[in-house]
Amino acid sequence: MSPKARCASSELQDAVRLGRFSARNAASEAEDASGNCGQPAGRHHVTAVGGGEAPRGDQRADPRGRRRMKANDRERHRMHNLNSALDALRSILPALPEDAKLTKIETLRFARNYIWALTETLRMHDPLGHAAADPSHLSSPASVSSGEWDSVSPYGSSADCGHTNSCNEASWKTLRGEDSEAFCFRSICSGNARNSWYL
DNA sequence: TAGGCCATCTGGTCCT
DNA sequence: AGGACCAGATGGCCTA
Repeated sequence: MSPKARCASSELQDAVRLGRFSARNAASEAEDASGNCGQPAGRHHVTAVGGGEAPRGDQRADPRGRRRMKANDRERHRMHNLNSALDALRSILPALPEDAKLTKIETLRFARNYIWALTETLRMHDPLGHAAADPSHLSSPASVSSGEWDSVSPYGSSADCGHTNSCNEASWKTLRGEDSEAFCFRSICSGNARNSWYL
């Protein structure tokens, strides 16, 4: 069996065609399962080259072509490592619906918000009232200079969740990012079961 | 069909 | 010199 056939199994290809199981999941899992499959194959091993025109460095004979191929291989491996790290990050983020996979940007935003929420949780539960962590080096959303952050702040404002005991169903807030459609998590002050392992 | 997301290739730059 | 990192380009797949 050719490497190509091994990498893009018919099962996975079928799965790709079945709605929810997206191509990106199938593709990444296929590669996860089989390493990088060796070949300078294009995405999903459908085409020879992922990026459009014929690979200019792919003149296997000449030294330049060989260098280019080696560089491509390293770059592929580097990106796979990066994706593995993102997967590891996804795996420790809470309460994703099993069939949902955060995109890369969503994962990063979610992680940032989640860290912030945990920091807030620690701060709120500090019986002595001083910050569990030095606020000078822990960025609350408000202290992040990026304008982008304002749009993705997990709580509309810190007072929203705050310490007002007003948290209820309405205090579900998005940690996912700038949109609120898909994933919300229970506010840290609402005290449900999930909440327990935030602490 | 358009837009989003992704993997890959590629050349440039920086570092060791 | 060679490797790591980066950003742009490209095309495939999926969803609305």
